[in-house]
Amino acid sequence: MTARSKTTTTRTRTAPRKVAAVRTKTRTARRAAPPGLSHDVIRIAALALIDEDGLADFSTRKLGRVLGCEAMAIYWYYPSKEALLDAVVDQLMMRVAAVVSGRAPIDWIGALRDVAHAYRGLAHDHPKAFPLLATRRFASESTYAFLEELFELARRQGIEDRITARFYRVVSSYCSGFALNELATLHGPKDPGIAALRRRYTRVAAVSAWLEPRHLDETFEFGLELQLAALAGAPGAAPMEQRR
Amino acid sequence: MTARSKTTTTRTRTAPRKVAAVRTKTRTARRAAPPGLSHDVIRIAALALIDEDGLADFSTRKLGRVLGCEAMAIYWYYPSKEALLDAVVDQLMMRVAAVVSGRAPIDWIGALRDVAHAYRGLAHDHPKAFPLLATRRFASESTYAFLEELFELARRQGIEDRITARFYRVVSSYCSGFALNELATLHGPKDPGIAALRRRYTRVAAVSAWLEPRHLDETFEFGLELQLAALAGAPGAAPMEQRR
DNA sequence: CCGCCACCTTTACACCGTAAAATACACCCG
DNA sequence: CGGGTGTATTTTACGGTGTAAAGGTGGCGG
Repeated sequence: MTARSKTTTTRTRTAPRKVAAVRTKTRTARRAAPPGLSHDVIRIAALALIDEDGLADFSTRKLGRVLGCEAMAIYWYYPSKEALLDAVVDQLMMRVAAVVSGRAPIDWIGALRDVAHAYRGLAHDHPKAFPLLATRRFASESTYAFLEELFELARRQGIEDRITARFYRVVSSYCSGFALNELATLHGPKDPGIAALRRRYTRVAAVSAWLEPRHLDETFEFGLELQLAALAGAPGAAPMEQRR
Repeated sequence: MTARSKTTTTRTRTAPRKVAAVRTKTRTARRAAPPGLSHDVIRIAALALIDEDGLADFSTRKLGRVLGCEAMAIYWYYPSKEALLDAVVDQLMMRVAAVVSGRAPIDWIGALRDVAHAYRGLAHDHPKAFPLLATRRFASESTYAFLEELFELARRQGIEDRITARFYRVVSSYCSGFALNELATLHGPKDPGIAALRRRYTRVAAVSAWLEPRHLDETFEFGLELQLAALAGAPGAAPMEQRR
């Protein structure tokens, strides 16, 4: 059960993965070089594979192939594919968590804004993997640690828990939904029949012109700032001074 | 290619599906009664099956079983499982579309509010199927017709296309994300380790208390009204009078 | 009566997640 | 040095999946 505990083996990642056919010249060179797996190596490769092939085509067997091992080897580290995907989610959230760690305990609104941007950034950098985030529950150690930090920041500013909860939920929902919409229109199937539809439904076409990629940023900012402004003006948030 | 056209067979749905072993007493009663499939019957059964078993366990073979036919029979009506799921999405959206059809051409804000509520209602009535909506692009005939009606309503009120697009995107993103969050926390896996996490991360626990199911409605309304209020006050929306 | 055609079944294939068992290797203890 | 122990990985196997391809079957218009 070493793998499931926190201990990582001393010699991790032997560099040139995937060769697997070479033989070590150490004594008793019977088998091909062992894959040298670990939690980290596996979930990073998993994310990379999802980024490349897409979620639907991701399989443990393919992952094993790029890892230079059999599919079942993965199961020694993760009990199931589901669990592995949870770990991938964690991996993604690390980037979001980084924006609040070590931040000065002022300006919770600014922190929330940065988190929102980082979250949407994930959708852009990992469009194929992002839907994982939207469906899964954040119930891991690291995401809890991240939230703890974020909420602690709010408390230090004197924001009531009720207000914190409310705005966190509203803002995170908005970001999640917006990014998902974005991905669906940008990376969805390039349906040629859509042009015909647009021709018959003129109002949809006219309004959709304002949802083109080049307006997405401004639309996102608009909605986000709308919510953050409400937070700034909410009773129970920030002592008294609030920029005008 | 009759099935792919608009014509539906005259005698649809013979009632007691799934028996399939009975024989008609009509002349030449060689084979068991034919399944009597149709686009409608299939996609309604598909939705019901997803509601019951969940998305991950939904398969064409199981669907065939409840339909009293072989899995491949479905492929005569829908070219792929993907296409069938798109049809299921359409089926779900019909309920949302219903709230704007035949509505008086005043009060676009009210219409948007009702659409938002109907959308969230879907998540509650079809929690297992709802994630389909969030990921897929709305590019079908019927959803376009729905949007056309919604946007036409806005135009009749003199709201600029830019404003319409902006608020539609913001509100729909919010609803989508909120509902997804809701489902993840409500119907997600009942992890027992979560209690331990909560004990160690006290701020998360305190704030999460305000995200309990009984506060969800009020939180949703808060965020929604926040956005609708901004719409009411936006330049380019509504002629001049706006309540107070 | 025949042949077409809508509808459905049969068969087949490649692939999937993963339980269970076998196997290989590093290491410690005698 | 020899064997046991435990960690890491492969092998084998099973039941399931989406769907291509081909084969039936029955009603209907000629």
